[in-house]
Amino acid sequence: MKSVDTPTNCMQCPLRSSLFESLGRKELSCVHLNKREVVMEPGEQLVRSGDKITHFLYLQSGLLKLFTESDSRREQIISISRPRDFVGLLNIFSDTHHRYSMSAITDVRFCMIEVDCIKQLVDNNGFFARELLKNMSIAVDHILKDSYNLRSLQMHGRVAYVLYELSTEIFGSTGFELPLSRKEVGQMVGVSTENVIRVMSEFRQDGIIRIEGKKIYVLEPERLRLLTIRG
Amino acid sequence: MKSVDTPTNCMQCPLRSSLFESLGRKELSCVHLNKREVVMEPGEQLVRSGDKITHFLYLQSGLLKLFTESDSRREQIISISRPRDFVGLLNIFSDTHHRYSMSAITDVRFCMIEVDCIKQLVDNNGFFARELLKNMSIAVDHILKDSYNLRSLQMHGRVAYVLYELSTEIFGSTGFELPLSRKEVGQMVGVSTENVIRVMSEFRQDGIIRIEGKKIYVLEPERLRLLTIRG
DNA sequence: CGCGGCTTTGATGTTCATCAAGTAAAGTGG
DNA sequence: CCACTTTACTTGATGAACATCAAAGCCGCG
Repeated sequence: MKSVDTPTNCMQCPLRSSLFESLGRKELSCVHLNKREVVMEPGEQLVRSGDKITHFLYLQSGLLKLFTESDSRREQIISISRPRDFVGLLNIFSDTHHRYSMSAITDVRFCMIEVDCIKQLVDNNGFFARELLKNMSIAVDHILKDSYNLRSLQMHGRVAYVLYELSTEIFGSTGFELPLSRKEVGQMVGVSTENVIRVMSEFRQDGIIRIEGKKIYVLEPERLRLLTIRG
Repeated sequence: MKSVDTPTNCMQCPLRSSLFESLGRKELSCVHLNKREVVMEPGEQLVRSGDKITHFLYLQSGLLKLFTESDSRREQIISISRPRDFVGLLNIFSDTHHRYSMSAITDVRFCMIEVDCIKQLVDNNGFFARELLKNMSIAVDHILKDSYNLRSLQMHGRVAYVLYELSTEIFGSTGFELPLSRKEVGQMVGVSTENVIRVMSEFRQDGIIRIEGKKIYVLEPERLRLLTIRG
C-alpha cells in the first residue's frame, strides 16, 4: 500500500460519485481534508476480516474482491468491486469491525475517507443519506441477485454466469483479460477449480468462447446467456 | 388481508421500533396518519415480486417469508422476518418495484406506512436516516451471513443450521413448533424435501432432536451447533 | 368419501468434489 | 541466467453426496 503524493482535489474530481452531488462546498472540502488517496498492487490485501472499520473506501480504478476467509481452503468470493464503487459499504453502519476481507485483483487506486466524516454528513444532510441508502441498496441487490441466481444453477450455468457478468457488466466487451484465476472463479460460484477448467474447456470446444492465455473472447454471447438461466 | 378496525396510536405503540425514537411528535403523528394496520392468515401472500412498492412494512406479530418465485418448482426462501422487523427494507431505496415475494407463515399483524412518508423523514431527519441505514445494514448482514455460511455446508449442516437458528434466534427456546413445512426448510437451504426428512430422522435417531408432530425439541443444542459449523 | 398436499422410505442415477499425476508458467535465490 | 521451487493449469479415474423417481401412508378439507 502506498499513499499517492498528489491527491486529487475532491472539488474537481473527475470520478466524483453522484453520491456527492448533494454536498455543498463546505461539506465537500471537509471530505477533501479527511481523505487519503492510495494505490495497491495485485494480490495486496486492504482489509482483513475482523479489522476495525476506520475508513470509507471509494474505488477510483482497478478491481477488488470481497471475500470470506474463515477457512483458507474454503475462501468464498462475495463480490467484485469496480471503479466508482463504494467498497464494503455493507456493514459500515451496523458494525465496528469488518466482516469480510478485501484484496486487490489488479492495480488499484482508491480514496479513504474517515467514517466519522461520512456519518456526520448523513446526520446533517438528508439528501446525502438518501443517496447513500440508494447506493447501498443497489450494491446489496446485486449481491443477493447473484447469490440466489447461482444457487439454482449447476456448474455449467455457474461458470457461464461468471464469464457472462465479466463480459457484460465489468468489461462491457466480448473480449477481455480474465482478471481471476480458475480457482477464484470457482470460489465465486462454488465449483471446484478442476471443474471450472473442465467446463471452460467444454465451452471452448463448443465454440462458445475462445481462450488465448488470459484472454477470453465470448464468441456466442447468446448461448452463454441461455446457460446462465437454465443450467 | 384485513384492515384492523382500531389501529394502534403510533405515539404510544408498545412495539415501537428504536428507529422511531429520533422522531419528534410532529413527525410521529405524520407516520400515524399515513399508516394502515393489517392482519393476514397463514399462506396469504402480501407481495408478489414485480408489484409496485407503495408501503414500508413493519411486522408487529407473526412470521413472514421473503422468497423468489421465478420458477414455481424452484422457489427459494431468502429470509424469515420476525416481529419488529422492517420487511423488505432491502430495495426500498433502489427500486420502484419489489424484487421478491412475501407470504405470511403464521397469523401476522403489521403496519403499512406510505413510502413517501419514510422518504421525507430521511430527507429531513439525519438521525432517522442513520438509524435506517443501521437497520438495513443489520438485515443485510444477516442474510449474507446465512447465505455464505450455508454455501460451505452440506446437507446435514444445512438442516442443522435451520433448526439451530429457529431455536436460538426466532423462538429463543429449545422447544418450538416448526412453522415451516419440510419443503420450505429445503427451500431455505437448498436441499431436497426428501433429504430434509431423512436428515431430520437421523437427528432424531441420534438423539439430537425429538419430533412430535409439528413440535421440535432440541435435546442436544451443542451437537446441533457443531453441525452448523463443520458439516 | 375422495382429492390434493405433506410426509416418509427405498432404489436409482447424476452431478460433482476429490485424488492423483503430469505439464506449463512464474517467481526466487545463487 | 540457470537450477529450483512454487503456483497455476490440465486431464483422467473414482467415489461420495445428493437429486430424483416411485410408491405408499397420512391428514385436513370440501
